[in-house]
Amino acid sequence: MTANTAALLIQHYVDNFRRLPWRAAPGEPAPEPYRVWLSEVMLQQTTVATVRPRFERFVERWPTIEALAAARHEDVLSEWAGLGYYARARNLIACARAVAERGGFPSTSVELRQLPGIGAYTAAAIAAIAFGERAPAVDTNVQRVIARLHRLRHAPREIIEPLLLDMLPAARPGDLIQAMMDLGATICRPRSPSCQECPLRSECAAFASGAPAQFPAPKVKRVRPHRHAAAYWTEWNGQVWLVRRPAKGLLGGMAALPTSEMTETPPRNLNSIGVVRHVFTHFSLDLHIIVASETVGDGWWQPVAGIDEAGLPTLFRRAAELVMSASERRAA
DNA sequence: GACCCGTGGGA
DNA sequence: TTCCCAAGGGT
Repeated sequence: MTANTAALLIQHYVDNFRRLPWRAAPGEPAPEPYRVWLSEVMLQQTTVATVRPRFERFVERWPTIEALAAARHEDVLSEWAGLGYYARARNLIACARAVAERGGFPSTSVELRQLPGIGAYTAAAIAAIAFGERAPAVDTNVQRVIARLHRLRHAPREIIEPLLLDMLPAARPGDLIQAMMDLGATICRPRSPSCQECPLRSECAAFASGAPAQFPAPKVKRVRPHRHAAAYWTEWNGQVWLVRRPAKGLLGGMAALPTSEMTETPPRNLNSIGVVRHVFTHFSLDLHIIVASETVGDGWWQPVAGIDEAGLPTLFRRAAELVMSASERRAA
């Protein structure tokens, strides 16, 4: 069953090939490890539509691992601004410097796994796609597709990996993995999969069950608390005071407006000019924007006209937009 | 294993 | 509007 399933999947991949900036078509030489690595890190929990333009800008600015390794920390974080999960950017720099130091990427999943920001999935994906190793790269797409093929409600990686390994061909195993991720993204979707279009329909136990979307079982969701904080906008001579956040934690290492401590209840007696409501992974935040006359903490003056170059994460970019639209209204 | 860590888009 | 969730990794 598995050999036939793999053949059907590869055929569908070839017939419906989507060209992406980091991908080689079947038959073409494997893409450079640098591009595979960078795209895989960017794609962690992030959609292809979001990543594509950001990937292009990134490789244009830093075409090689050596160039990236030599880049300034702040420049890389600034280029990453808006992509989220900023620990990825911090680990990206550490990884680039380690790889440049050793003279290139290691070629096995075991060695790749040792590098910062490269976990089990990413190590296997790079090894399979860039180096042709039969490494079972299990992401949520692969997990879902295989869980459905085998009608598994519970599908931990220890179960999925050997099932995927059985399907991986010796030649270009990366194509099979990318084929399965494409299938998961376009046909074997989490909700309302379009089984009538699926080349694996006749091989799929979940389809045969009549309720394919029930496999695997949905993740349990947790309640998301709501919090409040204040952010301070201090403007002088056409410039605004920015700070760099602590290296770890929320928005770690990123440029930002100075902020108060977070609280569970709204701040009282605050003369805020507006509120930015923002949703993070594990809590939502009301950021109350306060125009202040004195600077807070260590930082620098950023020209307001050049605020886009500051590399603000989305929360603070929205705060800046709020202030500027408010001042435009006052001027009008 | 639990928790932390962003953001944007689709249904 | 609300909810889901996307090529996960670190601690």
